[in-house]
Amino acid sequence: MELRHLRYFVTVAEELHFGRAATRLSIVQPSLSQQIRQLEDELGFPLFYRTKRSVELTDAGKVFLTEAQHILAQVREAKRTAPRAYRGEVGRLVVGYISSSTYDLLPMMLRVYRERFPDVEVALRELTTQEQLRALEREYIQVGLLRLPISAPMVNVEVVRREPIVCVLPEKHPLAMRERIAVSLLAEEPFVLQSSQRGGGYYTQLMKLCLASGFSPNVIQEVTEMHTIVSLVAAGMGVSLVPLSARNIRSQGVAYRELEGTATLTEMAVAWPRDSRSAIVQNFLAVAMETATNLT
Amino acid sequence: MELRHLRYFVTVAEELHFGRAATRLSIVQPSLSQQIRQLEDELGFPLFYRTKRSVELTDAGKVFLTEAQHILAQVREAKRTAPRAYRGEVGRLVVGYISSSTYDLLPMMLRVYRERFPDVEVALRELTTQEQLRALEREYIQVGLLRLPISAPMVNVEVVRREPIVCVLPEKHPLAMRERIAVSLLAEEPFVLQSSQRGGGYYTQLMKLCLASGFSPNVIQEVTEMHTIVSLVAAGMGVSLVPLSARNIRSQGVAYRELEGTATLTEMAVAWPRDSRSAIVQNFLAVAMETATNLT
DNA sequence: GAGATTAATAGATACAACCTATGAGGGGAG
DNA sequence: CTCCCCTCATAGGTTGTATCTATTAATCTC
Repeated sequence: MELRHLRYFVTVAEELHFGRAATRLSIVQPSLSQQIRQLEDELGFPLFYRTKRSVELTDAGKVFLTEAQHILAQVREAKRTAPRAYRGEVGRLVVGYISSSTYDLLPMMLRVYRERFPDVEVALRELTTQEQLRALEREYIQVGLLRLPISAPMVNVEVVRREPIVCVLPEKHPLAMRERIAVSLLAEEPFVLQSSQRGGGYYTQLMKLCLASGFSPNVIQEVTEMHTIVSLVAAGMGVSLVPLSARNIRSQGVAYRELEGTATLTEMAVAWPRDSRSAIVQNFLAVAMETATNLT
Repeated sequence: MELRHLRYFVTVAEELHFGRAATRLSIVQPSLSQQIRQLEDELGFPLFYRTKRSVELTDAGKVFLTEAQHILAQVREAKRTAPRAYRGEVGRLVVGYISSSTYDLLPMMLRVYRERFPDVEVALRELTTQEQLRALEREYIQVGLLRLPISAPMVNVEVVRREPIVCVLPEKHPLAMRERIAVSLLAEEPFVLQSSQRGGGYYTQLMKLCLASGFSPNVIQEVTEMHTIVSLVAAGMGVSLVPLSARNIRSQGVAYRELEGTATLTEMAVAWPRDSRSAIVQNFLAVAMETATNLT
């Protein structure tokens, strides 16, 4: 059985006339008769009652007609949606993201993306930067929103936000009186930091920053979420170094202060597999870049 | 595009290997490559990323794969259900029936039929005998349960119940004391009958019965439903002549009495279009006959 | 670098879809 | 009743194309 048989059958069923149906199909009547006969032979029962002058659907023919129409409709549908999939307009996109992107970056990107590509099913996975790199490699996610620096040769990145690292400390803390804080002043302070196992390059970056000022931070608590850091700082447990955008976390009793000297920057980036030829990913990246430029 | 293309595509997508896929399809690899290429040309975009050593689905290919699998599944489904339709096991059956068949005949038939043919959608239409004849002709219904006699050359009938006509009268009525009643005794009684417009042969049959006893019934009320007749008789409005099975209508204050002399019989029958080649109808008729014989 | 593996290309072949010509049955007009 | 037209089926030839065989090109492995 081929689609040709179904197309022919449906046309004959609509016309109830082999001659007219053949004309509509741009073939001659005997060819049509032959093909219908072939279909009936394969199915094992007649689809039409034929007299020498008229054609009528059998009961089984009526049932098969609705089936055939369904199938042909689905073929048309497939032919229509497949090119849209090729253009990245339909399909599924799994996005990995770090929690600190949820304050503005991720929502902004998603809002535009979903508006522009409403037929792409977007799935979200909250993952650390390191986890995202593994996930990209294993194709658990197709694109990631993470914090640089990373080292992963099979992953391309594009920076979408560049921001200074600032000090967050309790409002009542003596150092909070200063407008800018030298890193070296934090040498004796208790630190609340993101877990070294989870964070990757960012954790290392902070370590280097402290070591450059001659000390290794006294980490008294490791946590997994940025807003937990801020909460603990608000509770007076210690101080921390966080990206400027953490200021979006409005918490009573904390102060954010710039660091003295040349600002140390931290970068958030979109990442995707280097060999990705996915139009869906390309479309998302385009939206991400656009969002990034609109931000600055 | 033909189903062949879809079958080939799905196989390649499953194997991700042209050679193995070709083997599974019992063709040679170049033929397969050519057909896939043809499909891609028609769709306007590649379904696979090919290197010289490996094959991988594109994003659009993945979308098209699920579509193709759907289509092929539906084809299999059609091939499976169509023969069942041919055997009358799936489809739709519209049954016409007179209200007096609802007491036992219709439910008994339907119970067996639905049990035996659960995938046939049964629709019911309550219609008078005359309406059923028109409906059969116009194919509004495929089979009817009606009361004989009828005159309709294009309709076949088979009797499913034969029962005597009895007199129904108020319990307190003087004639109710008799065990059997001569029709002639009813000459002066007020009659409650089914509407002459609605009833066909049955109405005529009653007229003949009365005329044979030398009178024309004094019809004081025409109604449409058998149980309304019984209710009105119970209320003392008059008497009537009804099929014996009307006794199933349990109503306070009425008595049923046989008629004197040779019992006049009334017949209920299944009716179907003479030229019906519908397996569904044939199956229903078989069940109806079976039910009929079990009744006697 | 040689051999094995895999997909594409080229050309030949065979099958089947399609064509033309014709037949058979049936209905309607005269 | 006869004739003609309409409709679908059959027969046989033609053409298109799916398939085959043979080969090439590229890549991986040993």
